Amino acid sequence: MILPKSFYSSPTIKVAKELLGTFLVHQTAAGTTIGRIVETEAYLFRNDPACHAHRGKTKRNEVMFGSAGRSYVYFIYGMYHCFNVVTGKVGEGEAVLIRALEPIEGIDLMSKRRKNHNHIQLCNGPGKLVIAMGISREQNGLSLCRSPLKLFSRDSFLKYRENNSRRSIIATSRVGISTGTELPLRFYIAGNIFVSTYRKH
DNA sequence: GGTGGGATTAGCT
DNA sequence: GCTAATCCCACCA
Repeated sequence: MILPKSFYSSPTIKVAKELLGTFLVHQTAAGTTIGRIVETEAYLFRNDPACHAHRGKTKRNEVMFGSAGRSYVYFIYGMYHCFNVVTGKVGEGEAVLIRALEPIEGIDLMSKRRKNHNHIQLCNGPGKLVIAMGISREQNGLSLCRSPLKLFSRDSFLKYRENNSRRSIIATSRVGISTGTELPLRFYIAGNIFVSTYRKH
């Protein structure tokens, strides 16, 4: 089933954890791609200097201050985009950054969009998954309940259910930020090889 | 195996 | 002017 708007209105940290294992689906003219979310980061309104909303509402971050369940896409480093889900209460400016997906369907299309990249590296980073899924600033502000870009619950695609259905969640510090580095707001599925910083032990 | 730098631009100070 | 919720490749060991 499609995740309802109420799913996103919960406290942001809770949503960041509950998004793990859900399915991101994007239907485009070129075809449909699906990825399972395996890594997220929470960005909070209060006491979080790394959050875009920390210094108040601007043209760029205004959708973060809107209703939960919408897409927040922004441009970064002059060449990439990052995809977020708006969460929490209206007016508080919180969101969850989607950092990695396990490719599920439309692998050929993902590979074509990403150019010469192997299966493991298709969606194992926030900039990478945006390219693989065909997401751009055109999706900024859209409802994830009603647009061609949607999120489905964990049990929506039974044929892809995980072998170990009860994997644990690891919480660590977030990636690529210079402030708020001490906060344990990055979450990923333990042992999943599609996580952005996965290393063989 | 690991590290360092370049690409490229919107938004903020 | 400088930095940024990134990625990739060249180079060294």
